[in-house]
Amino acid sequence: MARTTDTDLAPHELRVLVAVADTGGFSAAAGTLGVTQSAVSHSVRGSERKIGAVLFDRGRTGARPTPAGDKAVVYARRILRLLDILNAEARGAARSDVAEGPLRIAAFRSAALHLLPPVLQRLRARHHGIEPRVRIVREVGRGTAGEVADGKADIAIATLGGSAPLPPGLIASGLLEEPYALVHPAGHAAPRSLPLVDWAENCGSYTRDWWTAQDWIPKATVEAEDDGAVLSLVSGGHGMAIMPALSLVGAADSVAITDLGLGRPTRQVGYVTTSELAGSAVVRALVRELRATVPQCAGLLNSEP
Amino acid sequence: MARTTDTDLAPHELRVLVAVADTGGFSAAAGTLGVTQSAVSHSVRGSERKIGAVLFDRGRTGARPTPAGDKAVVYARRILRLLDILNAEARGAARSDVAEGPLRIAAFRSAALHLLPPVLQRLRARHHGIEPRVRIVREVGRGTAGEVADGKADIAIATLGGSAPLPPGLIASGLLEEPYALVHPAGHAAPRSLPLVDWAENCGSYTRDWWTAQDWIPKATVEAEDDGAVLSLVSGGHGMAIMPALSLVGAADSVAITDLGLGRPTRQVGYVTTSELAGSAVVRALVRELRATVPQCAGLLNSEP
DNA sequence: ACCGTTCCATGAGCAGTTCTCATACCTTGA
DNA sequence: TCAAGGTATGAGAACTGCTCATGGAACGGT
Repeated sequence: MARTTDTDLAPHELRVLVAVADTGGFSAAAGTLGVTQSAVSHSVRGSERKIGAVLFDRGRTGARPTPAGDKAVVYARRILRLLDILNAEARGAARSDVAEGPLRIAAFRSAALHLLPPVLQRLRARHHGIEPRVRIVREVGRGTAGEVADGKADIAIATLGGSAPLPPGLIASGLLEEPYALVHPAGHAAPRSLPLVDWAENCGSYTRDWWTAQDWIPKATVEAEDDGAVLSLVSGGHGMAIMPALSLVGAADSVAITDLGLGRPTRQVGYVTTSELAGSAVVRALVRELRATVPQCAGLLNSEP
Repeated sequence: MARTTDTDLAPHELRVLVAVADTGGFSAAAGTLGVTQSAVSHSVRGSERKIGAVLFDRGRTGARPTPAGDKAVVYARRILRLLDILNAEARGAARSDVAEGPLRIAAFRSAALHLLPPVLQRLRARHHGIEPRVRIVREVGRGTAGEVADGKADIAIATLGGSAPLPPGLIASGLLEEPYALVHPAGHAAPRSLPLVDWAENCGSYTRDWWTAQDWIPKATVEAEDDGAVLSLVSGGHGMAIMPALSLVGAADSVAITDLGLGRPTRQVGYVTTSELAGSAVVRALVRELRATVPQCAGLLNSEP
């Protein structure tokens, strides 16, 4: 009696796993999925039986993934995404060069605000069926690339060459070398006397070398929430900062931007995706537009007034 | 009435698509799947309805994938493989550093015969649950890397840097630089008078530069089936050949191998996989063994007697 | 032109699976 | 001890996918 054990998880089972991981509980997951808590319980139990391992630790506070569950959820996200892509690609295969379907982009704040808009405008103009969705992710911890690694995004706009090595299974490519510039309140008599404003996301490693080569160091350091807050503090006369050019696009007149010259620090900005998705039409379309549009941005960044 | 159309293909539907593409017909696919032709027909029709595109052109001779079907099948293979990986990884997540499950390797002939055996021996010794399956693929056309691109293999041993660019969505890494050597019948009085034996798989581009730099060219060229046949022809005194070192491992005493010196042609041998699979435990385990074992091989290759 | 073969398509009915509903169980905090 | 979160479980309804039986279309040999 060879019980023909079907060991593969069906898409709806994968969706349940992801929902439970996202919501942190069976009941909550059931809510977002529009089914009964009972269905979720049955489904998870079924998945666990198929896999042969406990995927969630159930407790009074909800359900937490076990190590096995963590892995399963990451793969579940990727598989579900690939199923989407299969649909979109097969549908669009007839009319070639037409991409369609959703495209989940993770970007750090300044990229989402100042780099992506023109790119997405061109993208949508060229590919009518594409639905880009940008999510702003702070470039701390595993950063935007982590979203791709976890299957939560298809492509990330990230700072490359940072301390953390690229997670296994991802590919990256550079788009532009973004210079840092000194920004301080316009018309301030002694900008060097102001405290330096910094923020968590601004990985110090990019500017550290530059600072050690300087013959002066700022008197104090103030921590702000994000680059927007930094700019606002500087604009209010409360400090000066070393900021990447993208964060300075469209800065108010009340701040003065000083190019730091040849030895200025820079950071590499690029994109990160998985090789599976790199072959998909939607991701390829975005990369094409990024490569076509970003260089023009770069020109503006280097020649600030 | 928003008919909540489930648009995702279930694993068994994906398997049907792959089987139809592999066998070239609904009936044959039904046979290999152990189900009825009717079930296949219903399943394919259902998949086509979900996707919204015709996936196979049906004819009296069987069924051929449409362009949309081609894409769908490629993704189907990858998704099915990821489902396997999900199982294996989640199952093995508890006991870390233990890889288990099948590992499909595509390799060209000489690599499968002379490079992989010691690697796989160590791999199996270290990871008891792993099940490597080597398939020999001729390195012509899209070659071994094409197997990975099509989802038919998890990792390929391939010659890198060839004419064809890496298909999108794959990653590659070099393992060794394999030198070519001159091989001719042992004790032959005038080896240069013999015809040159070549074979389709031996991409001429690797040796072409070297030939143009020589002050003599062979009198004639003979085409053989594969490198084994070439070696056998040479061994029989019917010609001489320029062959990569891997093909010469364990050659009989009846052939003489002459190192071509510093200007000798070489080819890059490496592995190709997808980034999705690069993160999996089984592929990582194999790559680790490849990197540990191959350099020892390389030492032997460069110092032939 | 006929007939036989070899494909795929289709409809009805059965079987297995996955939902819902109702309820039981466990733990925590008041 | 009770109320309020959470999950587990069993029985039946709804659904899905499979098989069986049959039909239609194209090709090739005679």
